[in-house]
Amino acid sequence: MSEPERRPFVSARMVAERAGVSRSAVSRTFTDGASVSEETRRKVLEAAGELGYHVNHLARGLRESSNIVCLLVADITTPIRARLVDVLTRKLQAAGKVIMIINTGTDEESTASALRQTLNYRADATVVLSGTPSAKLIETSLANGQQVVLINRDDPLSGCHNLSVDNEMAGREAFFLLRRAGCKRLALVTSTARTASLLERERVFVDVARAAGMSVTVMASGPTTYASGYESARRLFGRSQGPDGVFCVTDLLALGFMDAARHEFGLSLPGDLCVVGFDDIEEGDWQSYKLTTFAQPFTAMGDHVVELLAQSSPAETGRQVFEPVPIWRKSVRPSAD
Amino acid sequence: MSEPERRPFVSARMVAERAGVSRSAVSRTFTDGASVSEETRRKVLEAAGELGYHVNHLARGLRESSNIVCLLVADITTPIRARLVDVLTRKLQAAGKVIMIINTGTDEESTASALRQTLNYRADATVVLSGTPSAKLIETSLANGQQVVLINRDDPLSGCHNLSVDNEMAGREAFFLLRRAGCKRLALVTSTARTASLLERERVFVDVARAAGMSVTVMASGPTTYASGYESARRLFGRSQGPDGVFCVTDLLALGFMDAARHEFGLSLPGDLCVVGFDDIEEGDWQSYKLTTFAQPFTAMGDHVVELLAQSSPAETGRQVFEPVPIWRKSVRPSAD
DNA sequence: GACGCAAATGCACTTGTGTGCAATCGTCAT
DNA sequence: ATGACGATTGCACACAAGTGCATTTGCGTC
Repeated sequence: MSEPERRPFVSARMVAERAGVSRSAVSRTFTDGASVSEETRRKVLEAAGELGYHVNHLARGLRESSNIVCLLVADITTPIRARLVDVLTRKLQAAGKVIMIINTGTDEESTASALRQTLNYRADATVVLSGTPSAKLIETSLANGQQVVLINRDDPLSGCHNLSVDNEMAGREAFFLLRRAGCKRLALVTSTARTASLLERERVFVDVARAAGMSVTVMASGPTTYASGYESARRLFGRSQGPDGVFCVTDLLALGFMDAARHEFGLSLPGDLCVVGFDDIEEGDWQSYKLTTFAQPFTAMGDHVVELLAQSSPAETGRQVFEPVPIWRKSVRPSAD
Repeated sequence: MSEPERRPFVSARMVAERAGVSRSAVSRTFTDGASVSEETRRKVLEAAGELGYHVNHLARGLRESSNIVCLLVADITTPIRARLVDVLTRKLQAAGKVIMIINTGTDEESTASALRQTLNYRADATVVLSGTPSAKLIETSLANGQQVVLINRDDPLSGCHNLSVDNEMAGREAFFLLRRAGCKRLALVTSTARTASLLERERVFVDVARAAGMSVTVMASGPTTYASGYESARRLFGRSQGPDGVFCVTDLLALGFMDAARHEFGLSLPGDLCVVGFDDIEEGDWQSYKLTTFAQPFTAMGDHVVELLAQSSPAETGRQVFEPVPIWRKSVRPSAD
C-alpha cells in the first residue's frame, strides 16, 4: 500500500551533507545578510547546483508570511475578467507575491468553500473578483489575520478593502451621451444576474432619464453574455416601435445587441440606433463594432491592490472608487451642436 | 523593526488548549479514520468553530504531497488561453488540486524563473500552456519528482507529458475545405510568433496545396492578434489580385482578416472570399463572423491532464495527440457538389 | 474485585525552514 | 605567548501539522 520511497525533493539537509557543512550553513547561504564565509558559501552553492536544490517556500511560510495571495474568480473566459486576472497576476507577481487561483461559481456556497480553502493555505490576502462572500466568512478571514479585497463587489462590507468603479457617473454620462445624440426612445439592457454594480448603473440611468422627462424600457434576457444581449435586441425590436438609444450595462451585452439590430432588423449604427456599453473589452474596438463605452481603469486598480497588500498593517480599510474613462468610438452619433 | 506580535493564524495547539485536549486529538479529529472519541471530537470541533480554525495545508504538505499544481501561462487575455485556463482550473480543482498560476512572458528567461518558482512551492506538477522551458530545466523538475505537462508546446521533450492537437489534420482539412469551395487563389495568414503548432499548420497547408498544384501566399504581419490579421488583409488585398481562399492559423487572426476584407475592401463572405480559422473561440460564433473553424477539444485535454496527475507514478510519459473537430459555419461556401 | 481486551490518548518523532545563543576559530596587537 | 575581538559555525528550538508506539482509560466478564 505505502510506496517505499518517494520523497525526491532535495532538502537543505541533503545539500549540507554533500557540501560537508551544517544545515544552518545552507540556510544562511540562501538568506540575505546572514553570516557565511565565502568558502562555505561556495561549497554550498556548488552542492545545491549539483543536486538541483530549491528552498522550500512552504516550510519557510510556516515561520513568516506565506506571500500567497488568493484570487477568487468566476467566469474567467469573460474578456473583462480575463483582463482583470491578467493585470492582477502581473502586478502581484512583480511585488513578490505568489498567486493561487480559485475558479469558483458565483453562488454563495461555492464562494464560501473557496474562501475557506484560502485559509487552509494561509494566504496573506484574498482578492475577490466575483461572487460575494458572506459577512461571517470575511470575519473569519480577518480573525486569521488575512486581508480581504473586494473588487466591484459593492455591498461595502466593513473590515475589508472595497475597490469599485463609479457606476453612478457611468449611468449619468451614458444618458447624456444618448440625449446629446438626439435619441428619443431609450432602453436599458442588463442581465438577470443582478449584481450590485449592474443594478446601480441601471438605477442611475433610469432615474436621470426620468428626471429629464424621458422613459426607459428595461430589458434583461439572461446572464451577462453576448447571446443575452442578442436576445434582448430581438425582443425590443420585435415590438412595434423599437428604441433608438440604448445603454447596455456591459460591452458583451452591447455587442450582441448590435449584431442582432444589424443582422436581424437591418438597422445601421449610429444612424438608426445609438449604443453605449461599459467595460471596454478589446472586441468593442473591432472594426465591426467600434463601440462607444467606458473603460474600467484596471491598471490603476491593480496598482492600488498591490499598494494595499504591501503595507503589512491593514491600516484603513475602506472604499476606493475609481473613475471610468469614456471611450469615444462610432456607435453613438456625435452631438448636433 | 520587528513587529512585536503578528501571528494571528490560529493553530491546532490553540484549539487544543481551548478544548482542553492534546494537540494530537485535534489533528486526529481532522483526519479521516483516526481514533477519537465522540466526546473529544465534539469539544474539538466546538473550539475550532469558535476560533475559526483551519488546517494548515502548507504544513501538511511538508510530510505528504502538496497537492499544488502550477499553471505557467502567457497572454491570459487571449480568448483561447482563457478557456484553457478555465477548463484546467475547474477540472483540477474538482480533482482536489490547488492551482498556482504564473503569468509569464513567452521568452525563455521568464519561463525559466517561473519554473524555478514552481519548485520553490513544491508543486506536484507543472502544466505549461505557453512558453517552452529548456530541457535542462525540465530535468531539474523531474529530478525533484515533479511531473511536467506541456500543452500544445510541441518539440516533444522526453520525460514529460506532451498533449497537442493534430495540426497536420487541420492544415490538410483546411485546404480541402477551400478547394471544395472552388477557391483559386490561396493564402495563409499566420503570425510572426513562430510557435511549433502554428508552423506545422502552415507547413502542412502549403505542402498539400503545392502537391495539388496550387500555390499559396504566406503572410505574417505581427503577433497572434486581431490587429495582425487585419493588417495582413490590408497587405494582401492592397495588391492587384487578392486571394479568394484563406486559412488563418488562429481564429483571432481570422476575425481581424474578415473585418478588414469587409470594411476596407467591401468584400462579402463567403461570396468573394472564404476564410477558415483554428481554435473555435466564442467570438467566431458571433453573428458578424460565423467563422468556419476547428475546435480544440479542451474538455478531453483537461480530462487527460487530470488523469495523468491522478496516478502518482508517472508511468509512461509521452505524446498524446487530440483530434480537432471541424466546426461548419458560414465563412466558407458549401461545396458545389 | 481482578483480569482481559479494545478504544482513546499522549509522547515524541517527522517533514524543511530560519534564527538566537553559545561556542569555536582565526587574526592581530601587546 | 596570551588576551581581545570579530567573524563563523553548530546546536537547539520554533513554526504546524500527521502518526507509530506506548500508555492509560473504560467496560464487560468471570
